[in-house]
Amino acid sequence: MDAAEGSARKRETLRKYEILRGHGAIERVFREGKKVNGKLVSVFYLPNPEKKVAFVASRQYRKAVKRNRVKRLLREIYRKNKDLFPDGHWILYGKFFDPIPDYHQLKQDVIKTMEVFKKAHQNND
RNA sequence: AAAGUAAACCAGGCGGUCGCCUCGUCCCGGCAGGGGACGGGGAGGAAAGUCCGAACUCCACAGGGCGGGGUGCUCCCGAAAGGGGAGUUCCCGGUGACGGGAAGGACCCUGCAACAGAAAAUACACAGCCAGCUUUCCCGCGGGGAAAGCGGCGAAGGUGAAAUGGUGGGGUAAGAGCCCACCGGUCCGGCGGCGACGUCGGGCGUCCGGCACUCCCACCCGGAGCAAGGCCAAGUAGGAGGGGAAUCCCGCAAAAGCGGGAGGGAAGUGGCCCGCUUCCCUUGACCCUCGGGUAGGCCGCGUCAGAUAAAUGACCGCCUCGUCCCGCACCGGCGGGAUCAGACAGAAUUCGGCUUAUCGGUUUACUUUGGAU
RNA sequence: GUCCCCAUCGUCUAGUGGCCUAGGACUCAGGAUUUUCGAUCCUGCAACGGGGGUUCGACUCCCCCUGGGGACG
Repeated sequence: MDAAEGSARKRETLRKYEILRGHGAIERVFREGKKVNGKLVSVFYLPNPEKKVAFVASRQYRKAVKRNRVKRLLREIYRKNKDLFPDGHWILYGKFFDPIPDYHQLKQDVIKTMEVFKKAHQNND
């Protein structure tokens, strides 16, 4: 099921330098990036030669534990499905949902959202 | 056994696959915040709220006075704390184990007491009771009765949160600690206790109420806070507006100027004053506000977490712990099935506390009720 | 992260221990006026964020929660 399964066993790592960081860089993706809404997540994309990603959880999760949970799930999904994402700056935004969705629900939604994104992207080109 | 009270402790475990942060050693390297191997470490009892206290950093030192704030029964522990432990007196809740609260003072000064009530702090007036004396009136005439005044009386006047102590008795014209007993209060002494205080005996009829962010007393507190503070890189502007003095004297010198003193001004000591420090007084010093730029890195963050959109995770399987259901026994219990770790919750300078949130479990001590012996 | 503020009818607010059964303005509802609407007048509905404590008595004072908002290098 996972995207990496078929290809030659590439290691599914996600190192510190693959994380998008800095207030300015993230603000720019939010402001200038393309946005696609899913049911549980929103995806922001800004073209860039390097490939970096940030994970954000809605502030409507009032407790830090719940925001961490959502971000960890998103990180895991990204790590196992890096091939879905072309180069550029990405933000995966976990929308508020009660109760917190589990891993499989979130993964389905991310994959679906990326399909929508790819279609729109091709049409725009 | 059931229900409960208090204290202490725990906060699932094992395995598999894929991953994250950090430290040490070694290896590869195009030298980069790189890659790899092995080994060590990697969330909590509350990490939370930010309610106290400290370490640490900056304000030159943290000095004096006024103001302001905090705390307030006793003893011990503690660096300190609105902290902890053990106790004292009183109040409230509970059948009980126990739990929750309150407690510095009244000499003076500052203030408060709505409504009700005669009166809310000051000694009476008001209302009222009364043997006696004076005057007036009435009469069945006995000095009987009534009214006013003089005088005696003090808490008995439906209030109120609170009224100069309460209950009972004696006493009197009427009454009242006026007298007596008990209780309360206060003073003295003995005994117990380090002490708050307790207890026993005796004296005193009981002298001037209560409350406090604001009165008084004792003790404590300089201010800010790791976005403190220090370093590096990058980068714009050398901007606009405002505050504020723009003095004397002495010495050296030909003069420019230099030095010293007085005075004044600005800023800091984040409440004010003094004191102290720095600077300025013919140069554009110092300070404030606005505008513009950068929103990056390192240290702080060593002593076994140390990030910066922020690591300690994700998925799967099994096991017990629980929870629910069914059947048999119905006192403990036994068997089967289902569900499947399920509470509160995630370090950001670090400690000591407090408070708040919390599925449950274990141990010890104790309480109430029921059963058996 | 650290340090601070605020919470009263649907909205904006007054209230600094008792006169509060919480006042005012706008809104809303009903009535009067008007041929009708508007304007005007009259009447009415409607609130102290939650829980404890101090006090004879808390919107007010003190704690603890809850929900908003602000400042910083």
